[in-house]
Amino acid sequence: MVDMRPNSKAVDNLRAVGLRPTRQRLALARLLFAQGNQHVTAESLYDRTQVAGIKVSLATVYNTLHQFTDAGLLRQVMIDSSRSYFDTNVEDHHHFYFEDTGEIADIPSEHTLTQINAVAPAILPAGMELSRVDIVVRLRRAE
Amino acid sequence: MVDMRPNSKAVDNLRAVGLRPTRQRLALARLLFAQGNQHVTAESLYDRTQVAGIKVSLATVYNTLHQFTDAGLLRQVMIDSSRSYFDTNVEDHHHFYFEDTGEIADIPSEHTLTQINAVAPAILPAGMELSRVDIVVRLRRAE
DNA sequence: TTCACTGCAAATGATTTGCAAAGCA
DNA sequence: TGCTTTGCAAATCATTTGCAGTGAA
Repeated sequence: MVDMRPNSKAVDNLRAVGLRPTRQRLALARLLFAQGNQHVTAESLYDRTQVAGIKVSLATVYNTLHQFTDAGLLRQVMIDSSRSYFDTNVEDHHHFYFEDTGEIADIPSEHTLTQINAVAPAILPAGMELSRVDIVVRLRRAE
Repeated sequence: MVDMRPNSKAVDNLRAVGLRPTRQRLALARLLFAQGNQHVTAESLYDRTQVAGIKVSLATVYNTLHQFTDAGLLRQVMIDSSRSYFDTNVEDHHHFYFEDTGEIADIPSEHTLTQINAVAPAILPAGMELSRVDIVVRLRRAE
Protein backbone atom coordinates (compact mmCIF):
# COMPACT_ATOMS: atom_id res chain seq x y z
CA MET A 1 0.00 0.00 0.00
CA VAL A 2 1.20 3.46 -0.79
CA ASP A 3 1.44 5.86 2.08
CA MET A 4 -1.05 8.62 1.27
CA ARG A 5 -1.02 10.42 4.61
CA PRO A 6 -1.07 14.14 3.89
CA ASN A 7 2.16 14.69 5.78
CA SER A 8 4.27 11.73 4.71
CA LYS A 9 7.74 12.54 3.37
CA ALA A 10 7.04 11.24 -0.12
CA VAL A 11 3.92 13.34 -0.39
CA ASP A 12 5.81 16.44 0.71
CA ASN A 13 8.58 15.80 -1.78
CA LEU A 14 6.15 15.75 -4.66
CA ARG A 15 4.27 18.79 -3.41
CA ALA A 16 7.58 20.63 -3.10
CA VAL A 17 8.12 20.40 -6.84
CA GLY A 18 4.54 21.27 -7.70
CA LEU A 19 3.28 17.79 -8.53
CA ARG A 20 0.06 16.50 -7.08
CA PRO A 21 0.90 13.36 -5.09
CA THR A 22 -1.23 10.81 -6.89
CA ARG A 23 -1.10 7.11 -6.21
CA GLN A 24 0.86 6.49 -9.44
CA ARG A 25 3.43 9.22 -8.87
CA LEU A 26 4.01 8.12 -5.31
CA ALA A 27 4.50 4.52 -6.32
CA LEU A 28 6.93 5.45 -9.10
CA ALA A 29 8.81 7.84 -6.85
CA ARG A 30 9.19 5.05 -4.34
CA LEU A 31 10.59 2.67 -6.95
CA LEU A 32 12.98 5.33 -8.18
CA PHE A 33 14.22 7.00 -5.01
CA ALA A 34 13.87 4.42 -2.24
CA GLN A 35 17.17 2.79 -3.14
CA GLY A 36 20.48 4.16 -4.41
CA ASN A 37 21.18 5.66 -7.82
CA GLN A 38 19.40 4.03 -10.69
CA HIS A 39 19.31 4.25 -14.46
CA VAL A 40 15.94 3.32 -15.92
CA THR A 41 14.07 3.38 -19.18
CA ALA A 42 10.32 3.84 -19.34
CA GLU A 43 9.99 0.19 -20.24
CA SER A 44 12.26 -1.07 -17.46
CA LEU A 45 10.46 1.00 -14.85
CA TYR A 46 7.09 -0.15 -16.16
CA ASP A 47 8.23 -3.78 -15.89
CA ARG A 48 9.11 -3.21 -12.26
CA THR A 49 5.66 -1.79 -11.54
CA GLN A 50 4.11 -4.92 -12.99
CA VAL A 51 6.31 -7.17 -10.88
CA ALA A 52 5.45 -5.09 -7.82
CA GLY A 53 1.76 -5.28 -8.58
CA ILE A 54 1.42 -1.53 -9.05
CA LYS A 55 -1.41 -0.52 -11.32
CA VAL A 56 -0.15 2.12 -13.73
CA SER A 57 -0.13 2.45 -17.50
CA LEU A 58 2.97 2.71 -19.65
CA ALA A 59 1.80 6.12 -20.89
CA THR A 60 1.72 7.38 -17.32
CA VAL A 61 5.22 6.05 -16.71
CA TYR A 62 6.43 8.06 -19.71
CA ASN A 63 4.59 11.17 -18.56
CA THR A 64 5.81 10.83 -15.00
CA LEU A 65 9.44 10.36 -16.01
CA HIS A 66 9.23 13.61 -17.96
CA GLN A 67 7.47 15.44 -15.15
CA PHE A 68 10.11 14.29 -12.68
CA THR A 69 12.84 15.34 -15.11
CA ASP A 70 11.31 18.80 -15.57
CA ALA A 71 11.06 19.09 -11.81
CA GLY A 72 14.76 18.32 -11.44
CA LEU A 73 14.26 14.98 -9.70
CA LEU A 74 15.71 13.03 -12.63
CA ARG A 75 18.22 13.61 -15.36
CA GLN A 76 17.92 12.30 -18.88
CA VAL A 77 21.01 10.53 -20.21
CA MET A 78 21.71 10.39 -23.94
CA ILE A 79 23.60 7.20 -24.64
CA ASP A 80 21.61 5.00 -26.91
CA SER A 81 19.87 6.57 -29.87
CA SER A 82 17.05 4.05 -29.65
CA ARG A 83 15.91 4.55 -26.04
CA SER A 84 15.91 7.22 -23.32
CA TYR A 85 17.57 6.54 -20.01
CA PHE A 86 16.73 8.45 -16.84
CA ASP A 87 19.17 8.80 -13.97
CA THR A 88 18.12 9.29 -10.37
CA ASN A 89 21.48 10.93 -9.70
CA VAL A 90 21.10 14.58 -10.66
CA GLU A 91 24.53 15.58 -9.37
CA ASP A 92 27.29 16.51 -11.80
CA HIS A 93 28.73 13.18 -12.90
CA HIS A 94 29.44 11.00 -15.92
CA HIS A 95 28.79 7.47 -17.13
CA PHE A 96 30.18 4.15 -18.12
CA TYR A 97 28.21 2.42 -20.86
CA PHE A 98 28.56 -1.34 -21.16
CA GLU A 99 28.14 -1.99 -24.86
CA ASP A 100 27.56 -5.71 -24.42
CA THR A 101 24.60 -5.39 -22.08
CA GLY A 102 23.32 -1.86 -22.64
CA GLU A 103 23.79 -1.13 -18.94
CA ILE A 104 24.82 2.24 -17.54
CA ALA A 105 26.82 3.00 -14.40
CA ASP A 106 27.96 6.22 -12.79
CA ILE A 107 31.65 7.00 -12.97
CA PRO A 108 32.80 7.60 -9.39
CA SER A 109 32.99 11.37 -9.17
CA GLU A 110 36.37 11.53 -7.47
CA HIS A 111 37.98 10.50 -10.74
CA THR A 112 40.15 12.94 -12.61
CA LEU A 113 37.70 12.64 -15.43
CA THR A 114 35.44 15.21 -13.92
CA GLN A 115 38.11 17.88 -13.98
CA ILE A 116 36.88 18.33 -17.51
CA ASN A 117 34.20 20.59 -16.14
CA ALA A 118 36.80 23.06 -15.04
CA VAL A 119 38.44 23.06 -18.44
CA ALA A 120 35.31 23.36 -20.53
CA PRO A 121 34.49 27.03 -19.97
CA ALA A 122 37.77 28.04 -21.62
CA ILE A 123 36.85 26.59 -24.98
CA LEU A 124 33.32 27.87 -25.47
CA PRO A 125 32.46 29.44 -28.82
CA ALA A 126 31.60 33.15 -28.72
CA GLY A 127 28.10 34.01 -27.57
CA MET A 128 27.53 30.59 -26.08
CA GLU A 129 27.40 29.45 -22.51
CA LEU A 130 27.88 26.02 -21.05
CA SER A 131 24.75 24.05 -20.42
CA ARG A 132 26.35 20.76 -19.45
CA VAL A 133 29.21 18.43 -20.28
CA ASP A 134 28.30 14.82 -20.89
CA ILE A 135 31.00 12.19 -20.89
CA VAL A 136 30.31 8.59 -21.77
CA VAL A 137 33.09 6.04 -21.40
CA ARG A 138 32.07 3.12 -23.58
CA LEU A 139 33.33 -0.27 -22.45
CA ARG A 140 33.41 -3.77 -23.79
CA ARG A 141 34.43 -7.05 -22.22
CA ALA A 142 38.20 -7.41 -22.36
CA GLU A 143 39.20 -10.33 -24.56
CA MET B 1 26.14 12.95 -63.64
CA VAL B 2 28.02 10.60 -61.40
CA ASP B 3 31.42 9.52 -62.56
CA MET B 4 31.17 5.76 -63.07
CA ARG B 5 34.48 5.21 -64.79
CA PRO B 6 35.98 1.98 -63.45
CA ASN B 7 39.07 3.77 -62.25
CA SER B 8 37.71 7.02 -60.81
CA LYS B 9 38.78 7.88 -57.29
CA ALA B 10 35.29 7.64 -55.80
CA VAL B 11 34.79 4.21 -57.30
CA ASP B 12 38.11 3.03 -55.93
CA ASN B 13 37.30 4.35 -52.47
CA LEU B 14 34.11 2.31 -52.29
CA ARG B 15 35.78 -0.78 -53.70
CA ALA B 16 38.50 -0.41 -51.10
CA VAL B 17 36.00 -0.95 -48.30
CA GLY B 18 34.20 -3.78 -50.06
CA LEU B 19 31.15 -1.88 -51.27
CA ARG B 20 29.99 -2.14 -54.83
CA PRO B 21 30.09 1.35 -56.34
CA THR B 22 26.46 1.79 -57.29
CA ARG B 23 24.99 5.03 -58.56
CA GLN B 24 23.28 5.70 -55.19
CA ARG B 25 26.36 5.03 -53.07
CA LEU B 26 28.55 7.16 -55.28
CA ALA B 27 26.11 10.06 -55.17
CA LEU B 28 25.78 9.85 -51.38
CA ALA B 29 29.54 9.52 -50.94
CA ARG B 30 30.00 12.64 -53.02
CA LEU B 31 27.52 14.60 -50.87
CA LEU B 32 29.19 13.39 -47.71
CA PHE B 33 32.88 13.55 -48.52
CA ALA B 34 33.30 16.19 -51.22
CA GLN B 35 33.34 19.00 -48.68
CA GLY B 36 34.72 19.30 -45.14
CA ASN B 37 33.45 17.54 -42.03
CA GLN B 38 29.73 17.15 -41.81
CA HIS B 39 27.14 15.90 -39.34
CA VAL B 40 24.07 14.50 -41.01
CA THR B 41 20.92 12.59 -40.17
CA ALA B 42 19.31 10.17 -42.61
CA GLU B 43 16.55 12.70 -43.16
CA SER B 44 18.87 15.67 -43.69
CA LEU B 45 20.98 13.75 -46.17
CA TYR B 46 17.88 12.53 -47.97
CA ASP B 47 16.64 16.13 -48.26
CA ARG B 48 19.89 17.10 -49.89
CA THR B 49 19.57 14.32 -52.45
CA GLN B 50 16.13 15.62 -53.37
CA VAL B 51 17.43 19.17 -53.76
CA ALA B 52 20.30 17.87 -55.88
CA GLY B 53 17.94 15.84 -58.05
CA ILE B 54 19.49 12.53 -57.05
CA LYS B 55 17.13 9.58 -57.30
CA VAL B 56 17.45 7.51 -54.16
CA SER B 57 15.00 6.23 -51.57
CA LEU B 58 15.06 7.09 -47.89
CA ALA B 59 15.51 3.41 -47.05
CA THR B 60 18.64 3.30 -49.16
CA VAL B 61 19.98 6.40 -47.41
CA TYR B 62 19.52 4.61 -44.08
CA ASN B 63 21.15 1.45 -45.38
CA THR B 64 24.03 3.33 -46.95
CA LEU B 65 24.74 5.35 -43.80
CA HIS B 66 25.04 2.11 -41.87
CA GLN B 67 27.17 0.45 -44.52
CA PHE B 68 29.52 3.45 -44.55
CA THR B 69 29.64 3.37 -40.77
CA ASP B 70 30.46 -0.34 -40.70
CA ALA B 71 33.14 0.31 -43.28
CA GLY B 72 34.69 2.99 -41.09
CA LEU B 73 33.91 5.88 -43.42
CA LEU B 74 31.46 7.43 -40.93
CA ARG B 75 31.02 7.55 -37.20
CA GLN B 76 27.69 7.52 -35.42
CA VAL B 77 27.25 10.22 -32.78
CA MET B 78 24.86 9.73 -29.85
CA ILE B 79 23.59 13.12 -28.86
CA ASP B 80 19.87 13.25 -29.30
CA SER B 81 17.84 10.26 -28.18
CA SER B 82 15.31 10.84 -30.94
CA ARG B 83 17.56 10.76 -34.02
CA SER B 84 20.92 9.36 -35.15
CA TYR B 85 23.66 11.66 -36.35
CA PHE B 86 26.52 10.52 -38.57
CA ASP B 87 29.86 12.31 -38.64
CA THR B 88 32.19 12.31 -41.64
CA ASN B 89 35.09 12.94 -39.29
CA VAL B 90 36.20 9.53 -38.03
CA GLU B 91 39.23 10.83 -36.18
CA ASP B 92 39.29 10.87 -32.40
CA HIS B 93 37.43 14.02 -31.46
CA HIS B 94 34.45 15.36 -29.51
CA HIS B 95 31.42 17.57 -30.04
CA PHE B 96 29.63 20.75 -29.24
CA TYR B 97 25.86 20.42 -29.25
CA PHE B 98 23.83 23.58 -29.75
CA GLU B 99 20.69 22.95 -27.75
CA ASP B 100 18.76 25.77 -29.39
CA THR B 101 19.18 24.56 -32.94
CA GLY B 102 20.04 20.87 -32.60
CA GLU B 103 23.26 21.46 -34.54
CA ILE B 104 26.50 19.64 -33.91
CA ALA B 105 30.06 20.87 -34.37
CA ASP B 106 33.44 19.28 -33.81
CA ILE B 107 35.46 20.51 -30.87
CA PRO B 108 38.85 21.57 -32.27
CA SER B 109 41.09 18.66 -31.37
CA GLU B 110 43.99 20.72 -30.04
CA HIS B 111 41.90 21.56 -27.00
CA THR B 112 42.87 20.22 -23.63
CA LEU B 113 39.56 18.47 -23.58
CA THR B 114 40.91 15.57 -25.54
CA GLN B 115 43.49 14.78 -22.92
CA ILE B 116 40.66 12.85 -21.37
CA ASN B 117 41.56 9.95 -23.59
CA ALA B 118 44.85 9.59 -21.84
CA VAL B 119 43.18 9.58 -18.44
CA ALA B 120 40.39 7.18 -19.21
CA PRO B 121 42.35 3.89 -19.21
CA ALA B 122 43.25 4.39 -15.57
CA ILE B 123 39.65 4.24 -14.36
CA LEU B 124 38.32 1.22 -16.20
CA PRO B 125 36.36 -1.36 -14.20
CA ALA B 126 37.97 -4.78 -13.94
CA GLY B 127 37.58 -7.03 -16.96
CA MET B 128 36.57 -4.19 -19.21
CA GLU B 129 38.45 -2.44 -21.95
CA LEU B 130 37.92 0.97 -23.43
CA SER B 131 35.85 1.11 -26.57
CA ARG B 132 35.59 4.86 -26.89
CA VAL B 133 35.13 8.06 -24.91
CA ASP B 134 32.38 10.37 -26.07
CA ILE B 135 32.29 13.94 -24.81
CA VAL B 136 29.45 16.27 -25.63
CA VAL B 137 29.69 19.90 -24.54
CA ARG B 138 26.12 21.18 -24.57
CA LEU B 139 25.76 24.89 -25.26
CA ARG B 140 22.99 27.44 -25.18
CA ARG B 141 22.88 31.04 -26.32
CA ALA B 142 24.41 33.26 -23.65
CA GLU B 143 21.81 35.58 -22.17
C1' DT C 1 23.59 -15.01 -65.80
C1' DT C 2 23.97 -14.17 -61.06
C1' DC C 3 23.91 -12.24 -56.89
C1' DA C 4 24.08 -7.75 -54.76
C1' DC C 5 21.41 -3.70 -54.41
C1' DT C 6 17.35 -0.73 -54.55
C1' DG C 7 12.65 0.91 -53.87
C1' DC C 8 8.35 0.55 -52.05
C1' DA C 9 5.28 -0.35 -48.71
C1' DA C 10 4.37 -2.69 -44.65
C1' DA C 11 6.25 -3.74 -40.05
C1' DT C 12 8.43 -2.35 -35.91
C1' DG C 13 9.54 -0.04 -31.56
C1' DA C 14 9.71 3.83 -28.76
C1' DT C 15 7.17 7.60 -27.54
C1' DT C 16 3.25 10.94 -27.70
C1' DT C 17 -1.44 12.34 -27.83
C1' DG C 18 -6.74 12.78 -27.77
C1' DC C 19 -10.33 12.19 -25.02
C1' DA C 20 -13.57 10.17 -21.81
C1' DA C 21 -13.52 8.36 -17.18
C1' DA C 22 -11.60 8.60 -12.52
C1' DG C 23 -9.31 10.97 -8.66
C1' DC C 24 -7.52 14.62 -5.74
C1' DA C 25 -8.31 19.26 -3.42
C1' DT D 1 -17.66 20.53 -7.45
C1' DG D 2 -13.77 21.71 -10.52
C1' DC D 3 -9.50 21.12 -12.34
C1' DT D 4 -5.83 17.33 -12.73
C1' DT D 5 -4.42 13.14 -13.85
C1' DT D 6 -4.95 8.61 -15.75
C1' DG D 7 -5.71 4.87 -19.06
C1' DC D 8 -6.59 3.26 -23.33
C1' DA D 9 -6.17 3.13 -27.99
C1' DA D 10 -4.90 5.47 -31.91
C1' DA D 11 -1.37 8.42 -33.89
C1' DT D 12 3.39 9.66 -34.77
C1' DC D 13 8.29 9.44 -35.78
C1' DA D 14 12.47 7.38 -36.79
C1' DT D 15 14.10 3.32 -38.43
C1' DT D 16 14.06 -1.50 -40.27
C1' DT D 17 12.57 -5.21 -43.10
C1' DG D 18 10.36 -8.33 -46.78
C1' DC D 19 10.34 -8.99 -51.27
C1' DA D 20 9.94 -8.33 -56.15
C1' DG D 21 12.30 -5.86 -59.63
C1' DT D 22 16.88 -3.64 -61.25
C1' DG D 23 21.63 -3.36 -62.08
C1' DA D 24 26.64 -4.25 -61.79
C1' DA D 25 30.23 -7.67 -62.96
